Amino acid sequence: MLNKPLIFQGIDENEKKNLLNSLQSTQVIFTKNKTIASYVNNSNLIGIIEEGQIDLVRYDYNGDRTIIEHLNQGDIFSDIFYQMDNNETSLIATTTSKILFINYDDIIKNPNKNTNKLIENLFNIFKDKIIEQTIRIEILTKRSIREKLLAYFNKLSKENMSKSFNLPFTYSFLADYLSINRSAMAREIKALKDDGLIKEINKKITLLY
Amino acid sequence: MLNKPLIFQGIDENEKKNLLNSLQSTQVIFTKNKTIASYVNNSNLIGIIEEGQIDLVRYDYNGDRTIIEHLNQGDIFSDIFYQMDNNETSLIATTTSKILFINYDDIIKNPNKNTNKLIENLFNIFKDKIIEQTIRIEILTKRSIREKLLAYFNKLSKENMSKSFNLPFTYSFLADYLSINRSAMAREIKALKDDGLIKEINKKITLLY
DNA sequence: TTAAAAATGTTGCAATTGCAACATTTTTAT
DNA sequence: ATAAAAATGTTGCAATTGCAACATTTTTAA
Repeated sequence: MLNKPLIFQGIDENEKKNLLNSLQSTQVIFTKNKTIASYVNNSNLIGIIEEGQIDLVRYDYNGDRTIIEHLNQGDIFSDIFYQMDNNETSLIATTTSKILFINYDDIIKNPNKNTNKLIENLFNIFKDKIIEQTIRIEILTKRSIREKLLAYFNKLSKENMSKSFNLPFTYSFLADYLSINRSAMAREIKALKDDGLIKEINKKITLLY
Repeated sequence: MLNKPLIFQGIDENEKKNLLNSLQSTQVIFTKNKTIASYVNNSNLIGIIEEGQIDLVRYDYNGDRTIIEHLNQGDIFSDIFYQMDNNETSLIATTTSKILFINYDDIIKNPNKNTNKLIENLFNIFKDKIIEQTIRIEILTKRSIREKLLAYFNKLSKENMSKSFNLPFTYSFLADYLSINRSAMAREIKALKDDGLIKEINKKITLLY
């Protein structure tokens, strides 16, 4: 993984403790498949994933599931980012996850010398999220299943700095993340193999171009 | 339009002048259809649209055009957000646009009492961009042309606080923004009219549900 | 350990979407 | 004002994708 910005990067342990106290922060652990709700609704809290993985999932009226966002260690989520009708979407911990919640306004509206580094870090985390979302939009706007898959594989290849990488999803989730039909995706992955563009063994992909 | 955060919100004119001087800011006007390039490549600059509209456009090898982002007054863009292979994408002013460029590091890494309000505003602008991108992802992950159109119409309806609104695009651009085929989209808009879900006269849409 | 649940691979068929072509209208540039 | 360019509306046909069903494998939970 490329160097991901972290909230307490460059802040020593003492300083970190002081900040955590002054910022009304809370650490919460969510076990696998738990929904993260009460902590984030209209709270102005920002959740930072210290360990684990979180998916923002939408279930449409017809039963289609869509992974709106797949979040890893270092990523953030917050109700301040979601202004849509949230009734059909929910945040789910896909593995046991340790989340640090901090209050957005506390940091932004009361800056002081102690929070300077924290603010710089938070900016970089916001920036990182914008980059991630831009890449996601680049992928989703590809016009065919094949191009979506290849664009996503390229992203993973870069992150891993290797032509080989493991998919972080089941195929079922991957299809719902790329917003395509699972069996049509399976068909296309087979075609990519037959065409000699990728190797694929057990969710380990190798790009052959 | 809902209240969009602005970079100098709550900062008086004198203060604003001082800030602009200390921040190496530049104001540049781009006439219609001009490409914005030299100002943003590897520059660490953030462009803020004071007037006009900017599209981030990708042309795929096969000729498909995709509008990755459609940016309005108050929106920002920056090379710090785009980490992909940028060779096939470009920023184009779709109307004559007045852009204020400021240096990201200047603000973030040298905070002081004078920049507090500016930092708060910039956070809100970043936050707003994350919200916009999340909504865009929500739309792009819809599974059919009809659902993409309806999700996008809902967004416009909310922004305008009305069931009626004008499309900010030509139909040709709208199709490339939703990443769908233009004539298939035209077919579906006709179907939406026939099914009594919308009225449409001359790019003015009225939702009938 | 073992039964149940979930994920995977596959395929024929149906539905949606893309494509190309063209006529017509609207916009742009000189 | 006028010619050229761009946008729009439409349609038949082709290609892609979705859907449903099922067998098989893998994972999960008691």
